[in-house]
Amino acid sequence: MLSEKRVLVGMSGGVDSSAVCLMLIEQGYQPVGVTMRMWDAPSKFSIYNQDEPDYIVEARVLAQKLGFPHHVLDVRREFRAEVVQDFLDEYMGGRTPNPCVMCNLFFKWKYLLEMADKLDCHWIATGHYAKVKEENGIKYIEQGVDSTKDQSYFLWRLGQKELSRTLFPLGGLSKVEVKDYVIRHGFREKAQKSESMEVCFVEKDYRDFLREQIPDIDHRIGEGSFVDTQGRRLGKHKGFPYYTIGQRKGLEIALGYPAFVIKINPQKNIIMLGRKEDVFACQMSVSQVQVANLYDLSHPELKVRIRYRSQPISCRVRSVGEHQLLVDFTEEASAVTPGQSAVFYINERVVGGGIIDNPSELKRILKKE
RNA sequence: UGUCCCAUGGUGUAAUGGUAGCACAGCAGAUUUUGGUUCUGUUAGUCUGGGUUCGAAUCCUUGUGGGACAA
Repeated sequence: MLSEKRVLVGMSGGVDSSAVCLMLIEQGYQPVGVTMRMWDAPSKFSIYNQDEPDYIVEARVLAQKLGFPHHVLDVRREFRAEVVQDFLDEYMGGRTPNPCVMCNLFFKWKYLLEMADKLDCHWIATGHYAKVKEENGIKYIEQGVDSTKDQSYFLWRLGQKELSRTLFPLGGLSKVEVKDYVIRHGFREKAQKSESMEVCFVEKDYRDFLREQIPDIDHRIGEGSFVDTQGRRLGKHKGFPYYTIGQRKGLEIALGYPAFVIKINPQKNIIMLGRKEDVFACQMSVSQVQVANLYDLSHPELKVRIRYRSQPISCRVRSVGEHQLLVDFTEEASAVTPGQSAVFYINERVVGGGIIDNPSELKRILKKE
C-alpha cells in the first residue's frame, strides 16, 4: 500500500510548481520532487557548457531549501520518439497537433505514476490550473478558478486511473494569488521570474522546428498552389505543413481583403483560401473519443471547445462508431482544425474529448447516413 | 507597320493643377502552456528625360514597358 501522505510533485522550477510544494507541505503532505528532462532547448541553458538545464537546477535548489528529496528523470529519448515524432507526423499529414495533450497523458502522467509507485507515493501533483472533482464515483477535470490560466483543455485525456491519484493544488487560485503566496513564503525572485518556464520543445516558430527536424522537408514537399473556394489558382505557397486552418498572417498574398486558410489538401499540396465567413463550420467529426460517462454527452448544456483559450460553443453530438462522434454546432464555430482537441464541457466540467478529424472523414460519415 | 489606351508602395486601387490616401501583403510590439486568431504601431510609391506653371501624379513632349484595334 502506497503512502497517502507522500506526493510526487512534477517540478518545472517555476513559480507554479514551487507554490505547489509549499502548499503541500503546509497541508501536511510529504513531497518528493521530480523534474522531467524531456528536451534540451538551447534557451534553457543560461551558462555555456552547463550540463543541466536551468529549470532542473532551480527545482533541486528549491527542494533542498524546503528539505525534501528531488529526482531527475531523463526521458529525452522517449520524448523525442513519442511526443516530438507525433508532432512532426501530424504536420506532415496536413493536421495541426496539440503536443501538450499528447504529452500530458502519454508522457507526463505515465512516467509520474511509474515513479510514484517506485517511490512509495500515492499521489502525484502538478502546477496545472485545473481541479479534480468527484461525482457518482467518477473523477472529472474541472476548470481552474482563474479562467485566463485554465488548463483543463490540455488535460482531457487523463482517465480515471490518472485522476484518482492526481492533485492540482492551484485549481482554486488565480495566478496573482499564487504569486502572492510564493512571495509571502520568501521566494520573491521566483514570483518575479518571467513566465513560461514550462518545458516545451518549440522555441520560436514551429516552421523552423520542422525544417530543423526534417532537413529534407522542402525537397519532399515544396511549393504548392493557393486556390480560392471555386478552385481557381491564386498564387503559390511554401508547402502545406507550414500552414494551419484559420491562419491569416504569413500567407504573403494580397487579395484586397484579409484571407484565411480554410482547407488543406496534403495529397495535392493545395491550400484553399477564403474570406473570414468561409472559415465558419457547422459540423465536425471527432475521433479517439474518451468520455467518463456517456450520459453526459446528451446533456442540454453540452459545449465543446475546439481550441485552447476560446469560448466553448454549444453543440449536439451523436455517436457514429467506436470512439467517434459527429458534432453539430448550434453556435458559430470558426476554423475547425483537424488534429486539434475537441473538449466537451458541461459548465466548468470536462466530460470528455477527442481529436478533430479531417473533413474527408466527415464527408464519409455523412454519405453513409 | 499604323491608330488608340494605360503606367501611383510588394499587390490592387484613389487623388481632373494645391499636404499622394485606402485595402491587402510585409515588419515590429502586446497577448499566449499547441498552431492559429485578435489588438496596437510601422516601413514603403507617382516608369525615364525635357517643358508649361507660383505650384504637376494630374497639362504638353521624348523614350521605355504593357494592352486593344487595324493591316
